[in-house]
Amino acid sequence: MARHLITSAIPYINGIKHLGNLIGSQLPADLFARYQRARGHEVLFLCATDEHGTPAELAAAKAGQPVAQYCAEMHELQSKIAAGFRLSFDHFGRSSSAQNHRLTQHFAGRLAEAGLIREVAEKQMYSPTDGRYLPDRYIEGTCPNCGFEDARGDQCDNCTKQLDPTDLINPRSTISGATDLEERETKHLYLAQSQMRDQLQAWIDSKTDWPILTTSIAKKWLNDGDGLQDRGITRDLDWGIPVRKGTELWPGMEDKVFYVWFDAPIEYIAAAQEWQDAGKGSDWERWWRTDKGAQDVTYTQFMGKDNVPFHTLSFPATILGSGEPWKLVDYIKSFNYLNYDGGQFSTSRGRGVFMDQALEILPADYWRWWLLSNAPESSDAEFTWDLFQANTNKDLADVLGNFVSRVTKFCRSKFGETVPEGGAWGDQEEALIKELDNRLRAYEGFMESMEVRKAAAELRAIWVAGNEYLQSAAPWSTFKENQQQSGAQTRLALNLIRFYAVVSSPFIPDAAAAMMSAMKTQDASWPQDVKAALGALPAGHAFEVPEVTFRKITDDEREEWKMRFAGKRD
RNA sequence: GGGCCUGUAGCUCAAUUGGUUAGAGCAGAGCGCUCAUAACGCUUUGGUUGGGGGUUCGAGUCCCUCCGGGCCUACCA
Repeated sequence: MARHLITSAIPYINGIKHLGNLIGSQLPADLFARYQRARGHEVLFLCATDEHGTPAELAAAKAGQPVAQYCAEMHELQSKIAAGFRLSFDHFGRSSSAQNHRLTQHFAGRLAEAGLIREVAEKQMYSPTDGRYLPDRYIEGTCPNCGFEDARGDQCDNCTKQLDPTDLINPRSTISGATDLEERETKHLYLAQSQMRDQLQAWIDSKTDWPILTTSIAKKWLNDGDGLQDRGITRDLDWGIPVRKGTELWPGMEDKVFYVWFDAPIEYIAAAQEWQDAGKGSDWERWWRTDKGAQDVTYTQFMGKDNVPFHTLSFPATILGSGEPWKLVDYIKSFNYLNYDGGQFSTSRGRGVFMDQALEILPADYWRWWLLSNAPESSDAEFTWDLFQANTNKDLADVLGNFVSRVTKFCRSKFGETVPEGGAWGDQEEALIKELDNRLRAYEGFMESMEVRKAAAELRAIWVAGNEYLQSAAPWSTFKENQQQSGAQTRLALNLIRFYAVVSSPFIPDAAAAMMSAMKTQDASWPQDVKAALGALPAGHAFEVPEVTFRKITDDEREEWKMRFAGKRD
């Protein structure tokens, strides 16, 4: 039995995520976790909310709440929505946890001892009115290059010139509009990633089987310009993990906190501690310390392409730099973006479908199936309502749902609600078994290598094979002259429903559970031997005709949703 | 500006790393079936692989160039 540690990029606390965020990391991670569990492997699947930083503080202020309370409430909300999508996290943690505080401070201490932290004095814009230092993007002013009046502190949106906030003419705070900004000198800690460049380069170069999206982004950062740059890991904020050198105060850094890019990935480790402390498991180090049992763990990370630099460089630098035997990631599966109907999903403009809204209009399985079978693996992908309706109606309602329906209803009308007896398998049945065996092995291969779209296509072909079999065997015809044979065919078809439930469960867990329940079986064992698996429900076994497994999406609904999600949320 | 990814049938995607006649699903057309959610099955139409040039016995695949789409470029995560 193999052991799989699986993490999904941790979503930012600031609001409800859209479908693009979901398919970018959490959903494919869940698919992989469910598959590995179904194969009987030991899995620890972790995720969390990323709670620190300026956006969280501002969102809390806007909501009129203390930031800690805001984060606690948003965490609960995100947790609830994740459960609605059946994301099977073993633990959904928080980067603000006490465990992460200790661990982040511990790593900083170790890195300092290793000589990988240096102090840098730099100038930052401070807003007395807001009572805070302002990140570049929260400062606007007139572009010195083109005269555009709403240029941001990091870049002018009009002429695209890279800017420094101090370049702006008449700079102002985008939070309060205050113009009394002043430049202050402040000291920050930098992680000396540049010292680890060769080590990181060698590590990345050894990962020849990673998605090209992952390695190309990493290599660009390693080799661009002067090579890998050191990164600031502290900020002048209130909300965050206080800077400490291990458990000791850090002279000169008393009022500062670590920056989210430093503490967020460490939460992957802390989440395992939280998992144990919550009473869900034990011996968390067995998953994370190669000196304490994690040497045989396979660690896989899932993320959108925007997160690749931190997972390929910054976090590995943190782990390697600590000099301690922490588990390094074995495989990074990254995704492109999902667009919405010709443009991008937009949180600020309410364009596109958000996770809470999606669950209001349809069950999770519809979204899971469509998103996964159209995952943006090789390039950005696009969500349109026409495609969504056409694909889900065809795949889920017609091919799979109707199969369940036609088989169970036929059996009920001819043999009653028990698996019929008699008859024997012939050539058609052998051919079906052979095809299913071939396709199942291909499906397993795609799932192992996380080729999500190909896995979905293979699964669909497995469903189609059932319909082809029914058409050629035609138990409704054989019933007229040979009821024994019709019984054998129907018995096989009923067993296909259980078979489909088992192999489909990573994609559509609720429908799979409903199919298992209808077949009144608990036997969810993975079909090692297809022939044996299709005999799991013996003659005489009772079942019931289920409710419609997947109803169709109507044209009226499609048009209504098109309008509703075009922009301006609520 | 620099870099990366991408362009294949009306739509969404494949193509074993240069090897026969470029394949699937959807949509369209025809036929069949009648167990089923007007569902299912079979057959079938459809491509100058964005344009042009080159290397090669052979190019969707490699090189050059032009055109289109997207992303990154380090303080939004």
